[in-house]
Amino acid sequence: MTVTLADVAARAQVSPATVSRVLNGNYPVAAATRERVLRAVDELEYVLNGPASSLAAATSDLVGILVNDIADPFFGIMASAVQSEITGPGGRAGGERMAVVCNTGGSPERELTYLTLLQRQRAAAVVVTGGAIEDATHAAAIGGKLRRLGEAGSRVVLCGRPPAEDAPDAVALTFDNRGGGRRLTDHLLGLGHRRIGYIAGPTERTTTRHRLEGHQEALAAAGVADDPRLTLHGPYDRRSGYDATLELLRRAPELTAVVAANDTVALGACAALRDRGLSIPDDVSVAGFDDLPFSIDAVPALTTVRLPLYDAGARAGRIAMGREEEPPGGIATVHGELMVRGSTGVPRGY
Amino acid sequence: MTVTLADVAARAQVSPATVSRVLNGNYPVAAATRERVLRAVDELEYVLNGPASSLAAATSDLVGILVNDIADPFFGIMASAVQSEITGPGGRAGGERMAVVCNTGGSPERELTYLTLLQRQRAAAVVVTGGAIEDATHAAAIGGKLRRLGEAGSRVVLCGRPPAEDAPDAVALTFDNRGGGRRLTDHLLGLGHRRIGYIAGPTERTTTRHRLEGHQEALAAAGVADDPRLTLHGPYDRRSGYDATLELLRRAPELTAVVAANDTVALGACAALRDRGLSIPDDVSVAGFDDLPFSIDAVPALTTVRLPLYDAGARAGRIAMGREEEPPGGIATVHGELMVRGSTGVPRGY
DNA sequence: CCCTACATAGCAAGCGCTTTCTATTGGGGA
DNA sequence: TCCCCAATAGAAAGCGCTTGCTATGTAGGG
Repeated sequence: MTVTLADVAARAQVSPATVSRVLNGNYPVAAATRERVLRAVDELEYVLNGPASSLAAATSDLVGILVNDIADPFFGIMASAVQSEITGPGGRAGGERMAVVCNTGGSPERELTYLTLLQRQRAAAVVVTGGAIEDATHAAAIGGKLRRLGEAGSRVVLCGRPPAEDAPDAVALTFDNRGGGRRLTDHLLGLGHRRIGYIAGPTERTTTRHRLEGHQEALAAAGVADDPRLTLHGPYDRRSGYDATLELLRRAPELTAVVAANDTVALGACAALRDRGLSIPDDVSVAGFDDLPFSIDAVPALTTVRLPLYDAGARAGRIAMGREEEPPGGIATVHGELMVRGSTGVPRGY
Repeated sequence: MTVTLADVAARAQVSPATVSRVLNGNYPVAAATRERVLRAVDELEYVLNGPASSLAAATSDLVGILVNDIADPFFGIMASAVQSEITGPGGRAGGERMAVVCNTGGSPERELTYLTLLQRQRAAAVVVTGGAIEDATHAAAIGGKLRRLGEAGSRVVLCGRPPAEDAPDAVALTFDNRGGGRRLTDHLLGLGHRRIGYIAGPTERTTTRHRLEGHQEALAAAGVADDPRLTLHGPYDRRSGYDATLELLRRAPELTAVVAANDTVALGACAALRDRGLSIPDDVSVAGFDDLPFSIDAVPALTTVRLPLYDAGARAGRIAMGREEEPPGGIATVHGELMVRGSTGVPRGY
């Protein structure tokens, strides 16, 4: 039936042990013998049985990357960066680690399921990207799972998520969402805007809350009253930005700026404004967050906060592989950079 | 040390066999016994050993999804669709299959490596998305690998890639890139354009070639000479579109339209035209391909060919799971739809 | 009241690999 | 020349789980 190590051994006239050692390359094997084994492997088209290998060696090559939405470049970029650091020379049996991306859809249940699956597979490492749900029960469940993963020997790295209370040994690369939000709104205030709409992300998410808090912080610091009717919540998608903008316009026709939870939402906002015949930024300024690749191609180009997604992901990947030292205390903050572009300007008549 | 099945069995006062059967739920176990086992599992925080389980059962829950670039929504959308069909009830040991996304970066070597890794893991299915390299050696190597995967019991589905010669049993959902390219250029020709620049994707890729052939087909059908100086190749990214457009403008300042290999490239083209002070579509029309989400937000909105990426991915996923019948002959063609929007118009002075 | 049949549970043989420990070499140094 | 050591190969004991087959008990049917 399927070719096993034993078949290769028989063909090469050596013991299974020797074949294993040739394949894993961590034990001296005479050149001639190795040669013979390799030839047999080739001739028989032998492929190692992963499960058997992992079972016997009690380790695995798997590295899991959890993302909220794989179709969103925000996560795609980070995942791609993590993966680029994971894959490559090093690792057992063939010299390749396998980075696998798991799409949770933002659901804590799915997140938990995938973490369990990775635990089952005795994953070498797990990188969890993106904001977390703030619900206490879920947070505890996920934190506990992360802790157990760590205890079982998997390296756990959070990328773009605050540290998990229940998993103290997980490394966390946190995005400074609050600071970014603060700077963005400061910029708008500096231009003279006073009536600013805010389209937040879904409630109960750390990312949403922190960005919003930064916004509110800026308003407070400038002594501008925070009208709660100017803040709307919705998913991180274009439609949410579109609908929310129309609603904001209805609630406060006098507003001069709209800040969106992220660039995708901001694009929706721009579309709504255009459809209403309003000019950006002359009538209304718009700002986003993340600086995804397409943001610079919006017309006018989007003012936003650039998050070094690729770099952060790459760093998370290196830490997960033990190739970079953990930050002190296991926590590092990644800062965003305000990118002022054409979509924000001085309010009309200012 | 780590908790094993035997520990659970001891605690629940049953045999390991019974525990296994409770966990897999495919053998009658008395309700009271099941209860007791489940309690023990909980109390001991037992987690199944995946490798051991896969080894003993000679199957695995893993489904691999290969993508060229995970940071590109083109692939992200397909991957997300595949995954949504894969995950869910059904499957062994816990009722969840694990869909993992592997990022090949478009490199045939990495593609091969991942396929081998999936073969090692005895993956239940493999979905390969996106165009293939046309190099004969690589194509044969990958085709052979796919064939062997199929022979080893993995279901193989290609999504957005032409059938592999060497893997006749792989199901292929092919995109009608040629037809789409044809319709797109037909549209431009219909508007009156005669000097049309074409920014193609990387050479040696099926997607690139087919889209380009469609373009040339349209030109030929309309009796328009195909000036080779008006076709440029480059990667599927924004920068390529930007640079190529500047080059096209240099080579043929009189051109009235630019067709890009995909939407991302088209966005780059738009940026270059804007930077040159040219108006879209009055001075130059621009068209893309794929209809990625951001295309509608370009200003003016991008004329493009919509590919039903999500639907195709979902279908591939269902076929991979054996939940949908294979298309006759194992091959189905997925057609694109021409989306005429603001970025194309009648050439100036026509 | 005995026998058959069904419903449960256990036994034990692997699944294919890794790795510890042991055996066999072939040389150099004494 | 002999002994000891380094270098290399093999034997065999698992790794933790699944599953075919067997054993036990119980409930009817005759």
